[in-house]
Amino acid sequence: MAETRTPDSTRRSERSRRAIYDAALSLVGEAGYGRTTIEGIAARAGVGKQTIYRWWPSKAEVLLEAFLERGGQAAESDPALPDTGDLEADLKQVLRATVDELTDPGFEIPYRALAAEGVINADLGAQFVRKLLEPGLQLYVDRLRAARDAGAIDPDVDPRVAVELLVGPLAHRWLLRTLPLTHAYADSLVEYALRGIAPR
Amino acid sequence: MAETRTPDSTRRSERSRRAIYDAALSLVGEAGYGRTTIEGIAARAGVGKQTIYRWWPSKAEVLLEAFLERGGQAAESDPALPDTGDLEADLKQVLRATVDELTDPGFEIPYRALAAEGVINADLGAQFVRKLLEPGLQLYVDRLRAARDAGAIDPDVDPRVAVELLVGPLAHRWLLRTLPLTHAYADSLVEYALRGIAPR
Amino acid sequence: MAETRTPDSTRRSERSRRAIYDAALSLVGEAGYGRTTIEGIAARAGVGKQTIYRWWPSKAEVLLEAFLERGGQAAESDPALPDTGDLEADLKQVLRATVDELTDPGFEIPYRALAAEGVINADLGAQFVRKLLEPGLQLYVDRLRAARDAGAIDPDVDPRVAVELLVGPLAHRWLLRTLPLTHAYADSLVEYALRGIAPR
Amino acid sequence: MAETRTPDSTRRSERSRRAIYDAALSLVGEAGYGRTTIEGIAARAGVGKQTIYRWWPSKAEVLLEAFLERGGQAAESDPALPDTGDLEADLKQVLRATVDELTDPGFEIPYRALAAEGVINADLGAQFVRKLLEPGLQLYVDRLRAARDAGAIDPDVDPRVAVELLVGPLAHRWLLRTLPLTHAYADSLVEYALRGIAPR
DNA sequence: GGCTAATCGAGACGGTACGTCCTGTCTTTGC
DNA sequence: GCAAAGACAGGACGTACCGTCTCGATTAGCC
Repeated sequence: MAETRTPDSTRRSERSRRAIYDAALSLVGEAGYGRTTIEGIAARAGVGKQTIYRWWPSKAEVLLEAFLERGGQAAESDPALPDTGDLEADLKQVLRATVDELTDPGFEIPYRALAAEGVINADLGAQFVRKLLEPGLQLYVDRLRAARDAGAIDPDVDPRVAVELLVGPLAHRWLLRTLPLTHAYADSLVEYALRGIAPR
Repeated sequence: MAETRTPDSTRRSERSRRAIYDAALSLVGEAGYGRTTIEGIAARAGVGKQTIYRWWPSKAEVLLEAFLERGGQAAESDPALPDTGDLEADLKQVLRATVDELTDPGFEIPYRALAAEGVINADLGAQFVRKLLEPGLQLYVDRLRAARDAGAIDPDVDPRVAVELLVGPLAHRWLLRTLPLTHAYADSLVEYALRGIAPR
Repeated sequence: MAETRTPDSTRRSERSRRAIYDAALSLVGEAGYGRTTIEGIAARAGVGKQTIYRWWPSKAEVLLEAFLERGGQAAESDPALPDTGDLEADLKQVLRATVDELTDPGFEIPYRALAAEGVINADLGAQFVRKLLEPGLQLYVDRLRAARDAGAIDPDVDPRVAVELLVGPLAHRWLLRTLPLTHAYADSLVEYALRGIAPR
Repeated sequence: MAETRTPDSTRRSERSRRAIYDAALSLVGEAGYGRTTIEGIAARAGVGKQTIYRWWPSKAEVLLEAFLERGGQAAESDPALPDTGDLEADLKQVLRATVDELTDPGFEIPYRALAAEGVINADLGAQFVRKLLEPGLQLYVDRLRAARDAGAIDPDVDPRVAVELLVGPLAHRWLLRTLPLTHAYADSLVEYALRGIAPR
């Protein structure tokens, strides 16, 4: 049986790890995902190619980890959606913030690169969803469950499906660029969705 | 001024064009988009590489046209959504059919490849939307407008946004593989969406 | 039996023929033999590629004919070596003229191209020798035979070999660029050669 | 400033170097210089194309080095012309040996290829002369200088020019294939040349 | 002076090779 | 034993030409 060479992570160079993340994110931002190469990342990071191949299985995973490392703080800094008691206002605020984030250049390009890779590559896609997407969606689920318990929405509605009513159309516009992604659109989605899941 | 070499399309070989479509679709299905190469397509089609580079600017556009050529008939064969008078039943039927199509292997891989490329490449994405996606969405818009005129839905609702309430969550599940894409899910979407846009 | 398609030379376009010669010679002069292409010749001559392929079997033969057409006049204009009675003076004059010709840019590049091609390709080499080289050498042979009849050189000497004593070293320096090709060198060759073949 | 990529020659693969020489020589011998390709050499040598492009600037230089590596031993094995005291006999023996070598198939094709390339390409020609031709010619020069010191030839004669009287005509016949290259011709050349440079 | 057949300019075609870029592996040298 | 460096076998890239082929549009030579 082929023994997978497992490098000793205690001796890993922290300096190189960070340099690789920086190089990967900046290169993807400058040249796009397709034109970003392992060799290019290694060169910009001042690192041997083998150091990348030793610790990551693919270009996509380097980028995913780089993104988690950089974007992770933002997600962790605000661990819950606001709960002012006004569900509609709360959701509009958060959905508008999501719109702003998705249209923020610097965030958009690598995020698109990861999403696109995940569309094709099921493995990477699963990681993308689990590590990047789900934590954010879970906040919505929690907020909606609270709203259901408070009688603000139909108790028969699956909160998870309700979340998708909100973010699905948003993601659709963003990923496929069908129509402009605006605050007004975010507001409309909240209104229609809340009517759709209101108590009968 | 740089004169763009424009080949004479009247002398184009129909035989080669079709062979390239076949080769491209079969290779993407067998090996995936990333492992499909222009060289491979040319070899399988029995065609010189230059014949591909002469007529298409990229691998993605070859695949897009191949898909349009092959998938086009299906779209044209059924130029309108059913209108039995029962909006909910009609939408459920069509959304279920969409679920079936999206989970049909053979359709799924090249369609994912195109969608992913369009997520990154705005140009290709625009073509993907215009040529492949919009014609289908327009059918929904037409059906919903008819329903609105018949008083079945709120006259203040933009039918286009209503369509996105239906297909957005569906696309989200399919693209990101968050949760299983089932007929039951399609039915739920129709129910919530119709409640969301019902006359007040 | 495969019938060789023999085009009808009575219908041949004289205009194209000349344009091809001009284009071939100028391109070889500008870019060198290796970088001169059939396609380039056709483009510069304003001629279809097939018109070249119809009348010539190879790039080398186009150039050979072009050279014959252009350089031919010079050869024909002076059909005999001078015979002032002073063999040494006559040979020195002619050999000096040959040196001048060989170092004339415009003549040199295509002539080198043809010679080099003839070194590798025996067929083309034979044509090069027969059509371009031999007519000139024959003049030397004639002059030396006259000298032998006049008792100026050893009657046992083969005039043809004597010619090679003169032009061989000259060609050697020119082809391989071992040392500078000067009038003084030409004079030395004549002196040594004449001593070598003098009557005993 | 453009930094020329200089590979580290201490890490060069000796195995690949030799395999490339073998492949280059055998392919030139089999298919001729024009039909020998870098790709073909790489394939036969079991080597990546880049390994050839990394170490040599052109096909001609690969062949030149291959020739030096293989033919070098022969040249080094016999570092001086024979000196039996009989100049004429010594020269005839060596010139006959040269005739034999030039007509040896296996030697002839790559040597012609190099010579022809050198005729067109001045750079390569200079290397060809310096590395392959001159060492051999120098042996002649040494032997003739010794003969001059011994009073066997005219002290005013430049030994270098004398050498060219011998090898120039030989090279002429070989390169241009004007007439057969025989031992008898070699003998004639020695006789005429020695008479031409004899002491007065 | 029309008819007709071959040549013409043009350029698409199936191919081959080019020289470059990158992949993922391996080896060397230094820390 | 990880790291930087980079040579290696391999393979795809996109380009340039090859020699063949198929198109109308001349254009010459015979009726």
